[in-house]
Amino acid sequence: MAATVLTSLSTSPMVLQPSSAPTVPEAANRGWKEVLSASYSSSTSGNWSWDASDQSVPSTPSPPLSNDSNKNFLLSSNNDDISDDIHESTHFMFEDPIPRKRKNSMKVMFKCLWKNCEKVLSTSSGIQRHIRTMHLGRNSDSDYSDGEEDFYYSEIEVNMDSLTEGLSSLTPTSPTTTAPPPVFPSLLVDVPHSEHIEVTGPHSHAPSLLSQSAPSTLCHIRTDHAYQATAPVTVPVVPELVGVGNTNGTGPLTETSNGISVSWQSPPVNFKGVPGPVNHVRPVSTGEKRQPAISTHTAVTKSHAFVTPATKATPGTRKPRGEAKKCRKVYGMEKKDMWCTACRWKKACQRFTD
DNA sequence: GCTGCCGGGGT
DNA sequence: ACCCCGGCAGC
Repeated sequence: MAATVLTSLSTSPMVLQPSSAPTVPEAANRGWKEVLSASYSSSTSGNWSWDASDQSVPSTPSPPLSNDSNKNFLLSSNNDDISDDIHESTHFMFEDPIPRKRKNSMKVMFKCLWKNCEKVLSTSSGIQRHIRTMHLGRNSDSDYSDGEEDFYYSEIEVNMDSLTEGLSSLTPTSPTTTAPPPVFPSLLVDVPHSEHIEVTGPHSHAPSLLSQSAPSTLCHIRTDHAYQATAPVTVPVVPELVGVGNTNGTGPLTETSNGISVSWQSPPVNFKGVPGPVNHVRPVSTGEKRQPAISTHTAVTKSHAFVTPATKATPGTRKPRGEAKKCRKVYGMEKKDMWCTACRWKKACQRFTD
């Protein structure tokens, strides 16, 4: 059984073998294979599982794999080194899938996901160079540090024999899949529900919360956004994503267009985010960068008609109370640390303005 | 009584 | 600037 699996693994995917494909000599492949075999034979099934808890830090797999090449894999910005980076990173990220050409006529292509760009190139370095030069307006040789460059492209698999439909070939057991072999079953399972990954779409919602930076099988979005790589998947981005134009009376749970229920009532400890009206100054979470061409917004803005207090102008000095529930009411005394600072200081609420 | 927040004080 | 709170007015 194990031998069968090993055999199928070692002969299957070429995974990410972008520009190096034509240049990697057979000897190198053989070396890979040996490494692979050794790795696989020495590993138990436990090594094959992908800890779901790591999804919160998608670009950094499990601790034992402490290697910067991991980072390079996702954030590599020096495309001249990408071959080495990927070579190295795939080595440990996928527990050494073989970067070897498949026997069948599957071919991995790289499709640019920028808006209105259908560019498809055969190498990742090529697509990165394309993105860099065409979309980012950079010279291909400019050196950017890790995590500062944006690449949005998908890795698509072209079957020369018969074009498989959609993601149907993503099943872990499918022998026709390229890229990460059933090493990450959970990832593969995740693929369908990260619907933002579209092979055919001109753009995708790549930096979605669900985006798993780890490569999926048929295609994966490769980005460098710090927030994507480090966002704890849930809260900090949520207020913005959800576009909570009105939190008054809507309750803590909001549903995105993806059908994802999110709660901005469970922010991190130091949460200073403001799920309040759009005119409020939104504190930018650390590392948050905006993706240029891909909109992550879901227009859930509800215009809230506050009654203008003009008709009710009190003769006194105080303006009449707003109708909006303030932090005190919304969160309650027990969650005082979730109040906006103004409320905490007994000032006019900044989050739920009138 | 609860709530929102002004005004003022402390650091 | 940040933080706290007494006290007042609206509800």
